[in-house]
Amino acid sequence: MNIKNNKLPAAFFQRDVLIVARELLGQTFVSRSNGKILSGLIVEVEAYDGSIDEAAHSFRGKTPRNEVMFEAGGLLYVYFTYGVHFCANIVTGNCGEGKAVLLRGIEPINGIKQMMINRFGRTSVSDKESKNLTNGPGKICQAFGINKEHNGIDLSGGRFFVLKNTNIEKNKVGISKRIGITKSVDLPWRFFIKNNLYVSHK
DNA sequence: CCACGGATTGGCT
DNA sequence: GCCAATCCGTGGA
Repeated sequence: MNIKNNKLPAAFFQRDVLIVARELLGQTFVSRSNGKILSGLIVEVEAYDGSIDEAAHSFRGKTPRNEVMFEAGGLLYVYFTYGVHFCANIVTGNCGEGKAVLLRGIEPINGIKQMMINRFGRTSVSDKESKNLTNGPGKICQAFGINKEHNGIDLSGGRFFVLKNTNIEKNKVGISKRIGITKSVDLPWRFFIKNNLYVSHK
């Protein structure tokens, strides 16, 4: 893993949210804390676009909660939901747009033992628990230790970042409606790697 | 000021 | 498959 040469720059994220969402599939999401690396392949994402999408937090304009979504692309937007879980997004596009990509599924690569501790409090887990490490937005945040302190953090820094890894072939990419929303439900803005074990909903 | 409900998860039926 | 958990941002009164 060559962090210096392969880190995706802000320019990658400062493009159309649907393009960024699609191209994030196959790239590596990384947390580096006290020299410890947690990483995984991005296998499922959803796009949110406040200009036309009622399901986006940014649809009704800037508020204290969603202001990070309106920054220029390349930041992490983290929010708390259902009184229980955090969800992590990558902000895309230009300043003022309010567009972001939700991370929904990650295939663990490095730091799997630590992810098991973060999720289950132990390093011995069942096969079912192993698949349940990072196959959902709340699970990703728990496994990677992402919380509200990380809202607005810059992915060009050293704490969280995305490495260029694999370009997924078009015929390996699935597209569907998004999960768990009640507005703008028909937009086909969910992208995932077909048949990957860490996609949240089959 | 207050009531509502949510970009979820896990446990139980 | 159904539903409780549990916080808090947001919008309407």
